Formats: sequence, structure tokens, C-alpha cells
Amino acid sequence: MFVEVIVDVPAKQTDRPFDYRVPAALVPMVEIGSRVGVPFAGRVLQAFVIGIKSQTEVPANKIKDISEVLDPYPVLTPDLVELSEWMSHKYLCSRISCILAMIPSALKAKYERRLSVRPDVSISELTQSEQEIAAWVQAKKEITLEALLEQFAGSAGAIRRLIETDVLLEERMIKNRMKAKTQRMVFPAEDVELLRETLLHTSKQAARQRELLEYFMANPAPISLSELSAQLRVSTAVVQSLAEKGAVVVKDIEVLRDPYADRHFEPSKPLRLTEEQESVFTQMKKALQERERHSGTPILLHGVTGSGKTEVYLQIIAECLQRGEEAIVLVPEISLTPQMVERFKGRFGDRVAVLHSRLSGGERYDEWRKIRRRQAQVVVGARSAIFAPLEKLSLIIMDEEHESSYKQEETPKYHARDAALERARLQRAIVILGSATPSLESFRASVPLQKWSTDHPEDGQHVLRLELPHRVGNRPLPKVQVVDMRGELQSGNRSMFSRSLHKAIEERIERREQIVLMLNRRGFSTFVMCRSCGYVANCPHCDISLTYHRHTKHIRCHYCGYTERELEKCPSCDSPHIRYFGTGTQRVEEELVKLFPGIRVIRMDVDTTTEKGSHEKWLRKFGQKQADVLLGTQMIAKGLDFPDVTLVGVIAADTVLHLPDFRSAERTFQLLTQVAGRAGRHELPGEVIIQTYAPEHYSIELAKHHDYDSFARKELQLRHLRDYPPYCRLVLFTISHEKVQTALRFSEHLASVLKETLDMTAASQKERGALRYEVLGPVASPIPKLKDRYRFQCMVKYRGTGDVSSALKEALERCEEAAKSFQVQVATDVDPYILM
DNA sequence: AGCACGCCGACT
DNA sequence: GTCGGCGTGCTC
Repeated sequence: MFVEVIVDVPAKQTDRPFDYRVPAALVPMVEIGSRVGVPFAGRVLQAFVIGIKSQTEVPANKIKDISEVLDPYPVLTPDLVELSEWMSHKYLCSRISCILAMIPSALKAKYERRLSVRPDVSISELTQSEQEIAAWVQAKKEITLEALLEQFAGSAGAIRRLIETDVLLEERMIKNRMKAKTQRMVFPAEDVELLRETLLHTSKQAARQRELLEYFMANPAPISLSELSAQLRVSTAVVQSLAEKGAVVVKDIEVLRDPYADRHFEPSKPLRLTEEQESVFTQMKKALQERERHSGTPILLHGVTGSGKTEVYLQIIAECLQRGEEAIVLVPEISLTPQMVERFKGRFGDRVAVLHSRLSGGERYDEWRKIRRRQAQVVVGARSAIFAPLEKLSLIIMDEEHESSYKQEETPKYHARDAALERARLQRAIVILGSATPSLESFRASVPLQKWSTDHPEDGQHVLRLELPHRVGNRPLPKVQVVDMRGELQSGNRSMFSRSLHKAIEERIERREQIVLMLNRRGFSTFVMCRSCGYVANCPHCDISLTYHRHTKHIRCHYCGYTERELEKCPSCDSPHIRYFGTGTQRVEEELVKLFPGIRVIRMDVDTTTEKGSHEKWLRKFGQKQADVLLGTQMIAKGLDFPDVTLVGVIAADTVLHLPDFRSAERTFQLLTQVAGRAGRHELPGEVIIQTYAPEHYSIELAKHHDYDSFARKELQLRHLRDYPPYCRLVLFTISHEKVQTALRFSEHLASVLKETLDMTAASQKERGALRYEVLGPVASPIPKLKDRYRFQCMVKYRGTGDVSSALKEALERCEEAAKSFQVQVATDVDPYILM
């Protein structure tokens, strides 16, 4: 048996399959997706099996045996192996980076080289320094190579010689960082007769032992030692005595860490669906039933805030489970709150696994293993949960599908929506994309039910659009008032709160209702400026102003981490009038306290929510009405549901609008709609006040009227006119080098190679329809200098159905040699979200 | 990446 | 002569 593997080496040249022989003893343990250890360039490395075959073309003198199988189960399901190939092709990144993104970081192997002195060796024949080293190792018994090199810095040669001459034995290991948690369990003898027998032979004095034996005769289930001693108040000595008599067996067994072990989830029953929900549910159920025949219909669920999307999700998942199948629910990281988890755990109990970044490494590893061992059928998680190793996956739900956090900004720079659609295609699963404000990409691809299958064949390019246009219980959407802040200023109000917002806050405090205040952090001033000469503190390594951090009294670069102490006087004019603009939320908080003495504010921003569990803590406090105002950045716009919130205020709605980003109007509309949806979700009616300097902007005007359809139509028109996604696709190349000239010259080279390869591709695909494309740039990147490197960017814009990835890959390969010799870095971002 | 291999200058 | 510094090319 031979296998093709991808070896865990982060190099371009090795990012291809290598063939190995599987020794007979390991054959039964090797499957597609297995993680194995293989000899590779003189050491043992972790590798992933992507193919199995009975023959190989590799010459016999080259082929080697795999050395071990690292896990009891394959870490990747076959469809994930295939998905990793799609991902590396689509996002122009290495196969191994895609595979590593699919497994918990606990499985990312560390390598370790342990040295020990060979027992029978005599040290006396060695040189002085060699003897010293050997003696040190002997004293330590075993030491890692790293530690030894550090101890005897400068004697690398001697150490190498000792290894080569076999004085030091070297053991190379693939090390798993994560240890399984164990629990001491007491197993009563299966034979009840044996227990009775033991009881007969136990003297009256050993009352505790008799008690315990009687307990086990009544309750023959295994029980943990700690629980047993707590319940029956017996010490472990008693259990030990019984173990010696053979009546019980005490054994450590592996247990999974449960991040929610200390929480109780109130079981919930399916709610009665509204007529609208019911018809949507029926369509979903139909898609699920027909998935084998139609290879899965993707569905866009467009439902206004408070329309009961989650209940529909829960019921379609129940349907999926009833069929013996499995589901993934993707949720944006920030809305993966305990409230959200509770709804899923409450309905499906232990069958739910939760994956998100706030879990500890061990917890995440164990939730993942729970899935791998088929103990969970529903996975709720953030972006990377799309890679959960479910084998009978038939349903993928992506809530708030428009959220930009679904796009990973590190390599591999994948979008979870596209990964979901592709994985669903491979598994014939159905995808449900849910949102109150669908992304324009999804909206444009969607077709309403009436036109489905008549005008649009199921070609994989379209999604079925289902609508939930009303809130549950016919509650009205909140009234939205837009306040023109220019008018406020003209009439003498220089506060950051308009008169309307001020009055509305006052009213809520009086009525003991609650308030959500949102500040769009981006674009709000956080820089350090001299009021005398206008000097702004900039990072010496990046073209970016430094940010003030009040709690540490430091100014810091957000991009490279450069930090210095706060300034006491201006470095340029010596003036002491340095103005520190705190983070936006801190300023708002100060102003609130000043204007409304006694007001209780919970501020949620990066500063207050970095600690584990702090996010939940603050929300719980707010839910228990320990505060009047919840003040925060975008993180409070999503998914929150508090019955007493009757006012939502947006301090400055248009800060994002002026950024040079074609999605800024879309982002503004989405944000305003989402945050407005936090108000009046229950009995009390809600009110929303939006402060802005651009009240006439269509994104604000249409958000005011909750008019998604008009917004989508208008925005699509503009995108079409300006030739932006979803009417074309973008690939962004960012080129960086220490010297401006080198960076620029290489960028020009890359641009011309991109043009050439695209020309060739287009020519060869001519008869199959037009591939239209443009290579833009190079231009200076919006952040022209970062970490002492100058940055330029090239953009490829294309439309059509041809395989552009292959052409771009070829172009990159053709430039690789030059890039390497000039030490130029090229970063590639397919379908970028951030154009910096 | 990181290992072996090989070429070349420095020093026992 | 031998040691170790670094450049090159390959890894089943």
C-alpha cells in the first residue's frame, strides 16, 4: 500500500504530494485524512494522507516507509481533504496552510529533539569540551537539543560531532501539545454475585465498605471517584480496600473538557411557527429531502431583525437530525454569545459542540474530538467551524451571512461562505444563508421562489431566496429618527449628543428602561496631536498615526506594535499642549457621566473585553439591569436581545462612509439596520436615533425606512456602473520591500507578467465565452509603509467563468525567482474585503 | 523550512 | 591536513 501525503513544511517547493510506502503493520490504521509521521530530508515530519494507491511511479531507491500513524481517527474527513485542494487553488495559497486551518491548533505538531548519552559509551577518550557536554547531558539524563545549544553556546560543532559519533543518542519526536484530561472512575464488578459474595465476607466493623457495596449492588453504573466520595461521604481508602478485594476496579479514563459544564441549559421545545416561518420551513425541508437528487439547493433567507430566523434554524436542524444527518451552524464570532449558545444547547443538549476563539486550547481540542468521535451532531461555531469533521453533514446554516468576519484576513484568506458552498457541493448538503441585510453578492445571485426552476435552472450559480418580511407577533420595526449634526452645531450645540438623543436618554433613565449606544469606532480620532503646531505622532516604521492607550499611558502602532511612553511635550515645538484623544468609547463615557450624573454605563470595547469571559460578564450585568446604558463599538450591534432596551443611539453613523472602500455604503446600511434591530424586540416599543453629518446619503436614508430592497437595487446599480463586485471579481496583490524603488520596480514587473498570462488564458478560452479582465496598478498601498517596508498594490479585476486562478498562479510562479532574489514579499488576497 | 553536501579560507 | 562558515539544491 502506498499513500500520497502533504508534508508539514511551509515552503513552496514542497507543497505537492509525496509518495510513501505503508508498512503492513500500519495498513489497517491508515486512511484518507490520517495524520502520519514520515521521514523527510533527514528528519521525521508530520504529514497528511490525501490519497491511497497500490502502485507508485517513484523509483524504489527513493521511496520510504511512513514511520507512524499519529491519531486513532483520521483528522480530516475525505470531503475536507478535497475541500483543501479547492481552497489552495481558489485562494492561491499552499495546500498545507489550508489543511492546518482545518484542524485545531492543538494538533499542529511541534518537533522536539531529545538527546541522551548512550549508556555503554566511555567518555574518557573525548576532548575536554566534549567531555563537559556529555557530562552535562548525563547529569540531566535527557535534554532537548535547543536547551543544550543554549547551554553550550558556541560549541555547536562539538555537539554535532557527539551526535554524529553516536555518543549522544538523538530521539526526534512529533509532539502533541495537548494532553487529554483524565478522570478517576470506579467500575463495580459486572457480576452482582461477586459483590454479594464480597459483602458476605466483609466484617461488621467495615461499615463503610459494606455501605459502598450495597450502593453498587443498587447502582451498577460506573461513577467518578470524586462524585462517589462526595455523595456517600466515603474516603478513597474505602474504595481502595474494595479494589484490593476485586469488587471494584479504579481506572483513569480520558474525559473531554466541557466549556459549558457548569452551566445549566433550560430545555426548550419547538415554538409554534408563524405562517411566514412555516412556508419558509417547508421549502427548506423540501430542499433537505431532495438534496441527493438536486445536489443541494443553496437558500438565502432574507428575514428582518426579529423575524424569528433562529427558530426556523432550530426546526430545520431538528429535521436534519431526525434523518440521522448532521448540521453546522456558523455565527459571527461576536454574536456567539451565551444567549446564542443557550438556544442551541437548550434545544439539542449534549448533541451540540461549540467552537469559538474564546475557548481555551484544551477546550477547543476536546469539542473538536467530541465531533470527531461522532458524539456531536450539531456544531455551532465561528468561521473555522465550517471545517468541523462531520461525516454525515447535510445542512450548513450561516447566520448573518453578510458579516465581514467570515472572511479570514490571514493566510489562507478564505471566505467561509464560499467554503460552505463548496463543501455543501461536495457533500450534497444544503446551505442556508440567513441575514436581515444580505450581502450584495448573495442577493444578486438569489432568485425568488416564484421564478425558481422556471427561469433559473439549478446551475450552482443561483440561490433560492426566501423571505420573512415581518417581525414575530407583528411587532413593528422601531421608529428611526435621523439627526443632522451640522444643524446641531449651527444652533449652538457642541456636545456629541444631539438635543433629541439627550432628551431620549433622559426619558429612559426616568422610565428605568435601557439604552444601547453605538459608536462606529473606525474613523474616530484616537491619535495624538499638538495643539500648538499640529504635530501628529506617527509610527517610525509605518505610515500610520499612533494610538493612545489610556490604561497603560502608552502610544502604540496598531499595525507593528511599536510602543512609546506618552508625550509630555511636543517633540517638534516643545509645546506642552499635547492633546490625547482617548478611544472613542472612553470619550463618550466621560461625556455621559458629565451630562447625566449617576448614570450607570457599561462600556464594551477592546479594552474591556480582552479578558476571557468578560464579554459574557458585561452582557449578563446589562441583562440583570445593573446598568442603564450599554455603550460599545460594532460588537454590540449583533444578535443581542434584551427586552427592556427601548432606545438605540448611533453617535456618528457616517464615519465609515468616507473611507476609500467600495463597500462602505453597504457596511453603513448593514450596521445601522442591525443595531436598530436591537430596539423594541419585546412588548415595549423601540426608538432609534441616528446622528450623522450626511443625512441625505442613501445608506442612511434607506436604513431609516428599513428598506433593504431599495438599498440593494440602488447599490447594485452603482456597483454595476463603477464595475465593482458583485459584477466582477477582485484579486489584490500587495508587494513590499525595504526600498521604495525595488518595491515599485518589482510591482511593475508583476503587473506586466499578470497581463501576459491573462492574455494567454483569455486567448485559449476565446470560443467558450469572454473572460474580461483588467490589471490595475501598481499604485501605492493605502498604508504605504508598514514595518519598515514600502508597499504597492496591483489589482486584477475580472468577470467571466474561466479559470483565472491557474493563470494567476502561473504569473506568481514566473515572478517567484525574482521576488526571492530581491527579497520582495508578495501577499495575495482573492476576493478581498479590506483593500489596504 | 531545514538538511546534506560541497567548496573555500583559517588554524592546529 | 582538519574545522567550520555559508551558498546551493532537494526533499517520496
